[in-house]
Amino acid sequence: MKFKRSFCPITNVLDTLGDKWTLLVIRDLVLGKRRYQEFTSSPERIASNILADRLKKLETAGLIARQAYQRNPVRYEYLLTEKGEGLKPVLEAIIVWGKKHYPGTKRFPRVEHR
Amino acid sequence: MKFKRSFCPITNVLDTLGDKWTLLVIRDLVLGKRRYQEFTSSPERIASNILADRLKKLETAGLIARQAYQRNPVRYEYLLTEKGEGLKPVLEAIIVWGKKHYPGTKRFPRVEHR
DNA sequence: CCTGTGACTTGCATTTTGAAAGTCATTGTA
DNA sequence: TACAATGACTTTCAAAATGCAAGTCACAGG
Repeated sequence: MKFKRSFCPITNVLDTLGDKWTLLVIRDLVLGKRRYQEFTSSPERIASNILADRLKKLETAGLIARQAYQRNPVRYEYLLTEKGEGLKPVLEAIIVWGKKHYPGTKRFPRVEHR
Repeated sequence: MKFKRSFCPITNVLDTLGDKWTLLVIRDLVLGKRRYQEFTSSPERIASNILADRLKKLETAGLIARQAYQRNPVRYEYLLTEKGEGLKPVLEAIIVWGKKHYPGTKRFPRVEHR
């Protein structure tokens, strides 16, 4: 294997998830969101170009899969892969620490579909 | 409470830790590193100005404390606060996921002192 | 006086981010 | 038949963050 910065697992995770937006997209997916506009309508208001970029990178990294849900015109939605689902414990640990140290923060509720 | 982006705990954690370097500084501290040059000599080669910036922000956020270890001339070292120590489970979860999905990565060993 | 050490700071070019507006195919509405 | 709306993006461009190299500052030891 050839690593970009080092063979530290944390470093390599940060190379794909280390920014202010990527994990929020994962969070939205975990909460049940699937479509472009659902992500852009989250309260953090991710910019459209940033979202497109992150979705592309997450797909390349194998954390999400893009899938058409209709034709004419074709429209896509995004789903977590098993690898992506595996991040749940990381999100959990972050939520536990975050709720403790940022009083007033609260876990977001799952979103319903259709 | 007034939150920058939203009241989501994950979001607020990302506002302080969401970049490619901050968590690596925390990692080094957890491994036992304390001094400026110890951080700059980690294999990821953090730039000196970035390190200074992150140390300042981590201190402001209450995750680390700066402490003089000698005078004439005065020299400083950094230590994790209890709040900072609380991040260990987050690092653990990241390491578990990272080792699984980036084959060849390995947890770094603790460093010795003096 | 001269060199070294440790913890930074400065200057500047490159890269990334963010806000707003635009594109494109197709469908529903007047 | 035109027109607005929908959904998933792309483009433009200014502003902020990053990265590299070099410089600073206080003192210690030779």
